[in-house]
Amino acid sequence: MISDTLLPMFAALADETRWSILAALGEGDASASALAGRLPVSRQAIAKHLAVLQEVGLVEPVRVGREVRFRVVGAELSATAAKLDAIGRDWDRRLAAIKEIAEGL
Amino acid sequence: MISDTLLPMFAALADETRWSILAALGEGDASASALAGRLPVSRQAIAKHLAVLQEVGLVEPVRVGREVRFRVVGAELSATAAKLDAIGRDWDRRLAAIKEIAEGL
DNA sequence: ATGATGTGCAACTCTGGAGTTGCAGTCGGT
DNA sequence: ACCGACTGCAACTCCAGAGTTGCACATCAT
Repeated sequence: MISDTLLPMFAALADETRWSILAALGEGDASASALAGRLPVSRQAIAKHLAVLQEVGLVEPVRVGREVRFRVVGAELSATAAKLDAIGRDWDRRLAAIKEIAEGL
Repeated sequence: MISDTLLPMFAALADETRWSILAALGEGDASASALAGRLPVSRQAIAKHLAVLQEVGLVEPVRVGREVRFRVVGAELSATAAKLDAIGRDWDRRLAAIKEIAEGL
């Protein structure tokens, strides 16, 4: 029964356009309109992506006057990484245990 | 420009049924038919999911007589975790650097 | 040899989500 | 006050993928 924060996180990360947005934001905060200038998609599409990213905590809105700039946040990504690593190690640990039994240790 | 192995990996992980399969396999190797007995989906659906999981290296087929059992593999998951953590730390490092400049250090 | 079980392939339906356009509202600058 | 730029909401199209059914093939046991 997988943590229910993981699934939306992976869904958010399973889109190339969103990675483009994250990459762009990685070089500096930007608004949806600014991003629409750099990427080959409409502003509204980007706004939707930003909403998805914000929902899972990968991005954070910062009001600057009348525009809304977004900033990437690494915390959730690192937290997700920790969970993934734990699961992966868990699987391999089971395999190692079985292997030891099979080898008569 | 995100690594092109990450996107398929996240796509694979962004499905609840596949996590159910992975969880089931986490308790022991099993064939598609065996999994179809435990999960509320057809064998063919499970076979497709297993193909996706195998494609990204999360699962490994093992022929046992006429049946094909699948085994979970943690290596790719841990490798993905490492990449995610690196990216997350990179983002936060940039933020920390900006903050230091803003504080005049 | 034959029936039963397990696998593989193909065609089909259907829903979610990515992207679009259009319009209304809001705020800053001159 | 007015104009331009930025945001937000809604309705629409379109396609990838999750799931199904049906059938053909392979393999083990009796």
